[in-house]
Amino acid sequence: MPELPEVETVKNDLLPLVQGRTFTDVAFFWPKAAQTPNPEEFKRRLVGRAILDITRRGKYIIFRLTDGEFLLVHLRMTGQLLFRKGTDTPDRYTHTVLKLDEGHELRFADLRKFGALWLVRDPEEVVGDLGPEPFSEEFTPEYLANGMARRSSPIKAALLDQNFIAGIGNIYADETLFEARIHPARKANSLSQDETNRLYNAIKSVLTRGIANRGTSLQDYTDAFGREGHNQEQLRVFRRKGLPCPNCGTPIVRATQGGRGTFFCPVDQPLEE
DNA sequence: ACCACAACCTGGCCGC
DNA sequence: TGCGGCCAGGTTGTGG
Repeated sequence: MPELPEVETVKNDLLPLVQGRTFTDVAFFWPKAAQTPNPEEFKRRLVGRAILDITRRGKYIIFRLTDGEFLLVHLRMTGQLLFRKGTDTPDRYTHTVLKLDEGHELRFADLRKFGALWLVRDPEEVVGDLGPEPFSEEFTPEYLANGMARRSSPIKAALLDQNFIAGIGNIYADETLFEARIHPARKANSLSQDETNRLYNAIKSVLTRGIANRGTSLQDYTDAFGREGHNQEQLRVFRRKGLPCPNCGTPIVRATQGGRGTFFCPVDQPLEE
């Protein structure tokens, strides 16, 4: 699923529901989902701990627990973190159940089983290398310009590099580049000052819109209640091959870049440098 | 330091 | 209906 806006939505939904609640049990039906430690130790250290706070870092959800423990969750491609009552009907593809007090539970459902959980005493072990949050003070036009100037890779690869900027994935990369009118294959270090400024503004506005629309549901993404977001109705180019560009009407093109499907308008996002 | 690409998984869709 | 091939919001490791 989930890029920054989707993870932010799940985090915001969960916070008031689980803050103060205590974990009473854990069950891993797909043991590999426990990235660290192993399922046995995971259970021993998690049960009895209460949730103090939830934050988001990049595409990770971070639960701050009592006794100095932190639970981290990454949904990867198809993960869902659902807040349910134990008596609610089962959710397909649930491979981890985190039981909470008063019969509540967090269900981690994940068709492709790429998602993972960590239980650590220092979240930096997991998220320490991530680049700045797009909405942090650290993320300035200067930071973006300097980082781009040092990269010869395609601009889209730079946007997807989590150690450069945290939280942008394939959907929002394509949407950002369309909004900034920049071809995804342009070399990062070839951008003009004006293009870098457009890119900076586009990153923020595209992500802001994604959050306001509660995320993009194309296949598997849902919020913590199993509900879909609305941002898929607002997409300009992503998965819109052959459909008219909302700006000029030219059919949207699909290319492959870095093994990822990449959508853009060949007229509004020219490659000439 | 930079690609490209495979691997990790499962299911949906399209064409033959 | 069946089967093969391609596609999929991510990340990591390998090899050139």
